Amino acid sequence: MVAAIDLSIFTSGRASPYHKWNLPLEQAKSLQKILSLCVMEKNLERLNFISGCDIGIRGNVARAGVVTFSYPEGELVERVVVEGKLDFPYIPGFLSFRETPLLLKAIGMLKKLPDLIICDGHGIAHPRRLGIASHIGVLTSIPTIGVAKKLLCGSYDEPGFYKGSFTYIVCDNEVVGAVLRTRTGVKPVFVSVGNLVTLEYAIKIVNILSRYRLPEPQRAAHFLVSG
DNA sequence: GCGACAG
DNA sequence: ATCTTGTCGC
Repeated sequence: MVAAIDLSIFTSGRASPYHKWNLPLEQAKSLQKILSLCVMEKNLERLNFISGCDIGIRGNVARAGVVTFSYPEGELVERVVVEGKLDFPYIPGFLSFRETPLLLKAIGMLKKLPDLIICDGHGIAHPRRLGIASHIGVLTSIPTIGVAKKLLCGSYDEPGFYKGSFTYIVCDNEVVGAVLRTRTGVKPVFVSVGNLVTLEYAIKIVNILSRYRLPEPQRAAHFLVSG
C-alpha cells in the first residue's frame, strides 16, 4: 500500500518542494530535460473523475481554475479558483514556469484528486518533451493530457474534415502527439501525452469529452477563470 | 543567420 | 493570455 499523495504542500504559496520556479532559461531547460525522463506512458486503470484546469489573466492578477466532473455522467463534482500573481514571463517553451505554480496551488486545494487532468497547452509535444501538462503530471503523479490550440514544435498533415479524424505530430522524427478534429469542420486541437496515459487513449478521451455539452473540462475551467 | 514560437 | 465590432452561416 502506498501513502496518498499530499498535494496540500502546493497550497502554501511558497516555492515548490521539488524545485525552484524562477530559474534562468538555461537551468529551466536542463530541468525540463531531466523531468521529461520521468514521463511515463501507461494505461489508466480507472476513470471516474476528470479535471480541467486553466489560467485567466487580468492585468496583474491571474486566476487559476480547476473543475472536476464525474465520468461518464459528466456531472460537476467540484471546482476551485485561486488568485495570485505570475512572476515568470511568457516565453514559448517555458509556459509551465509561468503558470504551473498557481495551477498546482489550485489542484492542491481539491478535496478529491481526479483520475485525470486535462491541461491547457502541450504535454510531450514540446522541444524538450516537457510541456506544461507533462510538468504538472510529473510533479503530481496524476495522469495528465495536454490539449493546445496551436502547434509548438514539429509538423503534421491536416486531419480529415470529420469529427474523430486525426493525424500525428512528428518532432525530431518522433511521434509526440496528434492533431484531432473534435468537431466536424472546426479547427482541430493538438493533443499530447502529459503523463501516465497513452497517446491513443488521450486521443480517444479528448474526442469523447468534446461531445459533452457542459463538462468539456478545459472549457469549463476556462469559463471559470475568464467570463 | 533566419524564421518559428503553447498561453 | 488579453484587447475588441460586426458579420457570415446553419
